[in-house]
Amino acid sequence: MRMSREETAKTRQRIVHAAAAEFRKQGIAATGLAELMGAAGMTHGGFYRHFKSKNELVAETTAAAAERLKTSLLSAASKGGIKAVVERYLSIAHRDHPEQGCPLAALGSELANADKGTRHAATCGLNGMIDIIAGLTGARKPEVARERALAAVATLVGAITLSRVVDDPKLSKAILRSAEASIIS
Amino acid sequence: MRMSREETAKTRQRIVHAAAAEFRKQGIAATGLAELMGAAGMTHGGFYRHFKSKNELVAETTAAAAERLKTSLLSAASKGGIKAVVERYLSIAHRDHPEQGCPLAALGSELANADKGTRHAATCGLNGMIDIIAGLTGARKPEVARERALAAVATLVGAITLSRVVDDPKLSKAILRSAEASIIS
DNA sequence: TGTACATCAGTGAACGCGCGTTCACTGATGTAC
DNA sequence: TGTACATCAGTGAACGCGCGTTCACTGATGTAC
Repeated sequence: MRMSREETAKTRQRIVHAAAAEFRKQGIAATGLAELMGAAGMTHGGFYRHFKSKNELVAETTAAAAERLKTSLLSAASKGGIKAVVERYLSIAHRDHPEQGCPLAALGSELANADKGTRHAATCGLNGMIDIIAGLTGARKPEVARERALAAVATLVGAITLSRVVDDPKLSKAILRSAEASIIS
Repeated sequence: MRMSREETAKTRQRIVHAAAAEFRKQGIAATGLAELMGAAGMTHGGFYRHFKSKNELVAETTAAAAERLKTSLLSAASKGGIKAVVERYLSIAHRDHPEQGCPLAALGSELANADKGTRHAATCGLNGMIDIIAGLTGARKPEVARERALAAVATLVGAITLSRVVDDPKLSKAILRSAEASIIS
């Protein structure tokens, strides 16, 4: 049964939102469309009324997740500057909830093999993160700020990724704390 | 036709070697056993004479790749200390050849969702890297050396991962160079 | 050392399964008069 | 504003395909006497 334009737009949003969570939780390749549509409260057949392909959804999802992350980091920045941003990013909560967190950390190695559109969305998201952090470094020269921000983002993404891989809780925490100290100092 | 014990052992090694390359190049989920056995010069049916399951191979492959990386880093360390290690790890060659490189960078987000054995192998590999780098920091106190090494490894893994995700070659290079500067300084 | 037999590495067909995608169908929504 | 028709969001069955895994078969290797 046909839905109103408003309903249709909401449904699309629901699919992107569910996909953003499922992909970050389990990985892109490991998440099937049927499972994903189920999480959005529908059957799988309706998927292609909203997206041309799974790849198109992946790209859109990556962009949406990156946008959400930016918002979260900006809110932390306004409250407590770079310290708050780094602490939020390297928090245990972020480590334990990839489904709500940074797509670069949750999907990094899969994004490296993704298609053009997805890699472009990821690049834009990364540039957003870099700009936010560069603005908080306190460096006078913008080149220096950018250089520091690039290294900081690499450390942030690497630390969360590794803290999720490791099967030793102490090591996992130590990675986060050391990364935090190295960026903030 | 039955093979000699020596041949059998060689075949097993060939499978692990081929898998180590294919997994790092394309991802674990994206690499099928038939494809992988083809790369090792066999048909897929013989796989289960050597491994209980794909997961078992993944764990063994992760351990083998981590061991190879350690050897490579130790050789760089003996020639040029921490500077050489970081430069080799953050080289364009490493970025462009994941199939021969660090499994943590090539498979990071997939390893976070992997089974117990694989995560344990990854953790052991990571501990190896940490020990190598901690020994090169030049810090007097071992806690300080370890703390620095943890942050450095996060930066290394994050930088290579991001440099592979990004679709902008200039940004990709800038990530590697900034990470390098931040660790070596 | 030679022979007879058990073992088992590798082949290639087959298993059930879930994947991404397509399609006929439905009925409510949007549109044209 | 009311009516008739076209549109299309969502359902659920079906498509071909490749996945991980199993299996009967082969013939050379390893073993026991």
